Amino acid sequence: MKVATFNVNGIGARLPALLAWLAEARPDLVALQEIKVADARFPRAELEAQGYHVATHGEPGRNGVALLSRMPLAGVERGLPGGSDDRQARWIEAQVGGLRVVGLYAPNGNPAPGPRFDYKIAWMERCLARARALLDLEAPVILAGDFNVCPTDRDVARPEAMAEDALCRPESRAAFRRLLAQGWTDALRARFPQDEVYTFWDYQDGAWARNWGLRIDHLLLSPAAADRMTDAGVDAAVRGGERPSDHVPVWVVLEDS
DNA sequence: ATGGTCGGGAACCGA
Repeated sequence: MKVATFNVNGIGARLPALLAWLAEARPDLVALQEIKVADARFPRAELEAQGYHVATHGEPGRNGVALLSRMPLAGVERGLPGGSDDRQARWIEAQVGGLRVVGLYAPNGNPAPGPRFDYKIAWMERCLARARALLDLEAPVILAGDFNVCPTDRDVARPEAMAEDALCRPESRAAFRRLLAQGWTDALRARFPQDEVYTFWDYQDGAWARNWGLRIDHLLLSPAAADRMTDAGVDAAVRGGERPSDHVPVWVVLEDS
């Protein structure tokens, strides 16, 4: 099965581009981030018409995540545990056959330092706790989303310009490294150990034309899921399309168990 | 050059 993550940066503006990509890429399961609408405004019918089951966890105007799946979505859970007063819609989980999938949108954290950065780091701690519990299932699990972390300088076109950015700060990278140290496989980096691979190019400063990119959208596989990985990639051409998101889809293929 | 680009949703915040 083909599993993808795509930060659409507003489902309202992105529906045509999303539908075109779905028709071309034919993913079986997709985690969407930054849908930026309440559940009632999500274009559920248009996606169901393309053969997808839909589960949303929306928020008016910002954030918001969703899952699309050709197979039924069971056991849907909304919200990252451990934040009783956290109303930001950044986490959704579901069971798809034998696979547990998490769709996540980690906080950006800028400006750093400051309260937004503190929230980012605290959120990553909660993410680490939930990820540990999911790994302990010893089952196929995939964490799919916009982690808002560039893991290393190899994942940044202009590391010197980004050194103080929340996406590249040592604290952010340390949290991501601890996640990997739990036993998750970074699917895209495993497939392309040395290459320059980006998943985001800012709308400003002609970043796409200059290839000033970042790798911040990740697919993390539990050991049982990593054993089934046969391919992974980035659909970078989507960034050059009509009315593009500033992110592009990232995907992995898992062979059937 | 104290700018520049987007989306959501109706002024400005977040990215």
